[in-house]
Amino acid sequence: MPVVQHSIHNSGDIAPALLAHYDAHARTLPWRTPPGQGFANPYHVWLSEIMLQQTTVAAVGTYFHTFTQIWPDFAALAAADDADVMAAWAGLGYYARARNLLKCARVVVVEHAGRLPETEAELLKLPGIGPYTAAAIAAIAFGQRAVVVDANVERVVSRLFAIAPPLPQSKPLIRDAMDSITPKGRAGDFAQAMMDLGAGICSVRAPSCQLCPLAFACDAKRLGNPEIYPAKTPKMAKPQRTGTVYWIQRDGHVWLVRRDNKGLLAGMRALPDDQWTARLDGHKTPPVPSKWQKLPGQVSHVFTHFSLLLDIAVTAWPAGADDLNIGEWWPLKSLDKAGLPTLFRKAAEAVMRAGERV
DNA sequence: GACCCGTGGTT
DNA sequence: TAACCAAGGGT
Repeated sequence: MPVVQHSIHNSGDIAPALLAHYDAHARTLPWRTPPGQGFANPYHVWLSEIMLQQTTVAAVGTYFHTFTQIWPDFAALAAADDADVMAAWAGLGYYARARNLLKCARVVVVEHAGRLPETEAELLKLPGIGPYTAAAIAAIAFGQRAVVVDANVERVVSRLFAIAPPLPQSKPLIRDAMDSITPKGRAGDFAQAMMDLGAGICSVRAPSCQLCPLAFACDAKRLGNPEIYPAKTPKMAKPQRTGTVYWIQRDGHVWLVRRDNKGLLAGMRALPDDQWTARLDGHKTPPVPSKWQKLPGQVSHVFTHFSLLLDIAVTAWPAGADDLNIGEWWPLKSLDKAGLPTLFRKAAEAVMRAGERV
């Protein structure tokens, strides 16, 4: 028995109505097979699901294309250089996903003969695959019945059943309700149909109930206030931090370092900094003594849990002088290939703009 | 369970 | 514009 009692209409009516709508209106996406044409390539399903974690379809598009061109299968990706993969991921965010992507590909090749396991429980053991992704891959790539719950499903289901408690408290209720409406057959299409519905019709602020194939069964619509679901517990305000990055230039090259493998922007190529963090401002001490010049203005950047105002200090390193400690001279002409996270790319652009005015 | 982890689009 | 949000996972 579902925990949530649905009123008036039978929960069994929901899946057929949604699947019929999906057959006619499914989005065409690079990693998706049209409804009724078999299952999609598991490598494509897995890669897209990792990229889509907390990331919009539009942002993923070009990255998915690039990755499948360079690394067309698990074997190719498992054999890739870590630095190449991290650089290819640069700009997409949540860089732990890229490290886990590589780990996962190598586990699949070494321990599973280059093929993904097909059960939710086995998938869940792999790096970077959590409850959502395990269920999504099992259903979409392998046709298994799995209860797939992402942010779209949370919104659609909380409205269908008018689930009042706020997230994340309501997660178990929502999962049980999703379980109660997930069909035995076509669980993958059903999951994707729910996500399409959430991404389009059942939108966050102004749901288009007139177009919704589930309006007949929706408690929130019946109550007249679908937009209030799901309620959420308020989030803490982001702290504002300040920090500095240091631009050391010599003979058409800039000095880049590699960040620690833990914490913010872990493992990514970067400009040297004054050790600002989410909790503390930078100490404004340059990495090496030199004649530093501060660029006018600041670069602003917003991370998940704090905002940063960044100063940029510039110096020219004498030709012929000793190299710096740990890092590499990177040619300015190919700076776009360095795989810099967006924050450092913004800083580099600010330096270039300042240089044009000189 | 709380906290950490990016980025770009939308309103 | 500031706030909210997205096919969440790891620790």
